[in-house]
Amino acid sequence: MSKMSDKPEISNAEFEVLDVLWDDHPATSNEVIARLNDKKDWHEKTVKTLLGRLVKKEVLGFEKQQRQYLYYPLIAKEDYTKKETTSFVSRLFKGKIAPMVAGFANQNSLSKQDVDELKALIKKWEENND
Amino acid sequence: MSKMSDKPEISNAEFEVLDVLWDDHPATSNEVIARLNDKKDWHEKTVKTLLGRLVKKEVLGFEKQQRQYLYYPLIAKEDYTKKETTSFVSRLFKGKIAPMVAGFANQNSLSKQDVDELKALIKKWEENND
DNA sequence: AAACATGGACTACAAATGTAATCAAAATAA
DNA sequence: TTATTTTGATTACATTTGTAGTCCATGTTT
Repeated sequence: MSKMSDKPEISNAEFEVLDVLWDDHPATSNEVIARLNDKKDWHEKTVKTLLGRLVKKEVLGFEKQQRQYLYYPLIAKEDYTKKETTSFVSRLFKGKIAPMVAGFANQNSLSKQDVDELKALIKKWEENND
Repeated sequence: MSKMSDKPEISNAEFEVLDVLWDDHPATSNEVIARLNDKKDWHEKTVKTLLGRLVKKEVLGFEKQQRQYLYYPLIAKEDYTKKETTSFVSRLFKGKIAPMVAGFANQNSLSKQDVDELKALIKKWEENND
C-alpha cells in the first residue's frame, strides 16, 4: 500500500515563491527573484533556497533550459486554496462558513460587488437545490 | 516610539491549547490536559510546555491558586479569528471574500442553514447600505 | 517527621523555517 | 585561453516548533 500524497507542508516564505509562479509560469529563478523584489526584500540566495525546497517537496517541477531551470507549479492554486480554506474554516469556525464571513465583514467592509458575488453564489446554490 | 503589540505568532500546537481555554476558563493545567486528551494524544509535559510558551508570548495569563496556576486567555477568540481570517483572505484570495466562499462551497457542501445564514448577513448589509 | 507525589521551571533535542554564504561546473568575456 | 561571472547544489546557522525529560520546591501520605 503506497503512502499516497501526504499533503506537502508549504511554509509562508515558500508560499510567496509558489504564488508568483502561479501568476505566471514557467519562469527562471531570476524571473521569480525579480517579481518577488516588488513585495519582498529577499536576497537572491534566499529565493533560490526556497525554490530548491519547493522542488524537493514536489510542489514545483522544472525543466532545464541550457544552464537555467524553468520552474512551474505541480499543484493547482485552486486545489491548494480549496484545501487550505476547508481546514482553516474547520479549525477556526467549526467548519461553518457563515460565521467566518460574518467576522470578515465585521473586520473589513464588504463592497457592493462582494455582496453581489455572494448573492450570485447563493442563487446558484438555490437553483441546484430546489 | 514603543513597539506596539507585534502579533504573537501562535503555532498549531499552541493553538489547540489556547482553543480549549477559549472554550472555558480559567482552568488548571490538568483541566487543560484532560480536555485535550479527547482530541490530541499529547504527553502531559507537552501540554505544560505549550502552556508555558503561550504565557511567555503573552497569549495566556494565569493566577496562582495555592500551588497550581489558573490559566486564561489574554486575547479574545473573536479578535484572533477576525485577524486570521483577514490575513488568510488577503493572502489566498487577494482580499476578496466571495471567491473564498465559492471555493469552500465547491469543496464542501453548503447546508440550507449555511445559506440562510449567509442570506441573513447580506440582508443586514443591505439594510445598512441602502 | 520522613518519604513520596505533584506542579511549574528549566533543559533537551530533532525537524522545519528563515535567511544566506560557499562551492563547483558551465557559460561568457577579455 | 584564461579570468570572470552565473547558476544550481551544498552547507551554514539561528530561531521556532513539536515533543518530552529532569530538577526543585512544595504539598500530601504514612
